[in-house]
Amino acid sequence: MRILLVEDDSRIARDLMTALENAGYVVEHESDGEEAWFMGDTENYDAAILDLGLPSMDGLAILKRWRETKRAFPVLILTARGTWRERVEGIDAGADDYLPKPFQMDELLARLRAIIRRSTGQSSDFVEIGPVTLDTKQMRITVNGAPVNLSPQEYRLVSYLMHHAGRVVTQQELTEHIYAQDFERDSNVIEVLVGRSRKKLGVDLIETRRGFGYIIASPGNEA
Amino acid sequence: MRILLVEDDSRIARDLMTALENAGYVVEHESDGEEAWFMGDTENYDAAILDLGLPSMDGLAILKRWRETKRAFPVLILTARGTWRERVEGIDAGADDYLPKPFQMDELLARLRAIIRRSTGQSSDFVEIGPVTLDTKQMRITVNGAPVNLSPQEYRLVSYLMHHAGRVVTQQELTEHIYAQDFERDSNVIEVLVGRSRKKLGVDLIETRRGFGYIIASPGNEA
DNA sequence: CGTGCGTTGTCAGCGTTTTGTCAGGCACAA
DNA sequence: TTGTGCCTGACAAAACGCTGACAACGCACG
Repeated sequence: MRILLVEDDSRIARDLMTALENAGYVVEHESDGEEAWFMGDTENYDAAILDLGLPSMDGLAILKRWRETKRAFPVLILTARGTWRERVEGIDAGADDYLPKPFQMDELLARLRAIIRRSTGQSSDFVEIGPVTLDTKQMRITVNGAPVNLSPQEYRLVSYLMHHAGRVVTQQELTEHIYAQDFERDSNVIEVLVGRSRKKLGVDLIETRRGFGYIIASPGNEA
Repeated sequence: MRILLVEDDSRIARDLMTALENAGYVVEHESDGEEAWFMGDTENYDAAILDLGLPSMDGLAILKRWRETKRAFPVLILTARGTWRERVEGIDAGADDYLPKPFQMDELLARLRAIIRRSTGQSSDFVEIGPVTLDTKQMRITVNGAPVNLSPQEYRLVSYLMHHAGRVVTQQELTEHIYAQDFERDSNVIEVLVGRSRKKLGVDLIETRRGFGYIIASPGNEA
């Protein structure tokens, strides 16, 4: 899970990053508002933690602009000024939850889990691509109806690619989503994983885009 | 099965907890409304029993906020003021059933069973999977008609898995539903429990998905 | 008031699977 | 041809889940 943390107080930010990383998230930190907006607008996160009262751009403004451009990841708002007014404004601007400072780290983690669950909870149970079916309930992949015995990492990899079929996915992106803490960059785990998955699947599903990453053709777009 | 009990009258709460625990449920009790909402929002329960007329936050408000945030566990409303109006309001707010005080404990247990049954998609008090039958009323499991002598914890485990047949259930999820909130995470109790249950059942019912959890194949999905 | 039995969680040991690394080789593009 | 990126097989370490033994505990029964 990849989280965008927008917080200008460097002490709080450091503590939060530590706690979040310990909890298994991949965290990216931004202290500048304009920069934060750009990151949220262009990158893919599973959630954002947003401090109100930033320099250069107001937190609420960032949130509004994200929502205007249809960025849908859940946002948890954080602020020292825990007034009723702000709470309403935050929710109106499209926040998913609200946490006044000071807060307990456990509560933050719990609320973060809650908003992520809500946002991903209603995904469909199956993804079908050609003869390959991903059953998220059974956590199983079948080819022509026959179950394939993938290891956890292989399953995560194929699952991620299938969920993002029709789009090139970089090795870096895969690494970020498959591994919790940041992982040694110069390693060929992904290549190995792809190889093993391909062999087990026995079908041409994962295509290599030399120099860019991997792609699974989406059902409509043969590519 | 893990139940959230929201009740401020400590005498009633105590009696209820005793009865519920005797009936095999894991019960967590909250008397404060705000706190109760938070627990229901962040933890996973199989059902909640909710007293209306609490201090600090109205029971109906709690329920509404749960439903707004997509929390779907069944809720049984409990109130002394058994008016027609309140009943309607409760149902509108997303309650699954309604029980006026004073009530018979047996009736409460029956209604609780009913709403849990409905929520897990079962239509009777029995869950049958192959030769194994779960009788939720008698709290018994039979294999080919012969009763199996499971301990309380083993029963909870198998029962939970059977209620969620066809889905992979993680060890963490099992822990959360079989034990109350505060339980050491780093332990292999679940593995031990699974082992003991398997031995007593003597049938291949519980399948291990290494790295993910356990699954019982649902009647339709042969796997 | 003991006593014995069933239950429960912990633990250490074991076999198996998984996983990351590495080196060598291949393929593709310049 | 050359360089870069990707693939592959082998290997060792780590992770994972299963099991039997054991001690603590509660509880019913004598």
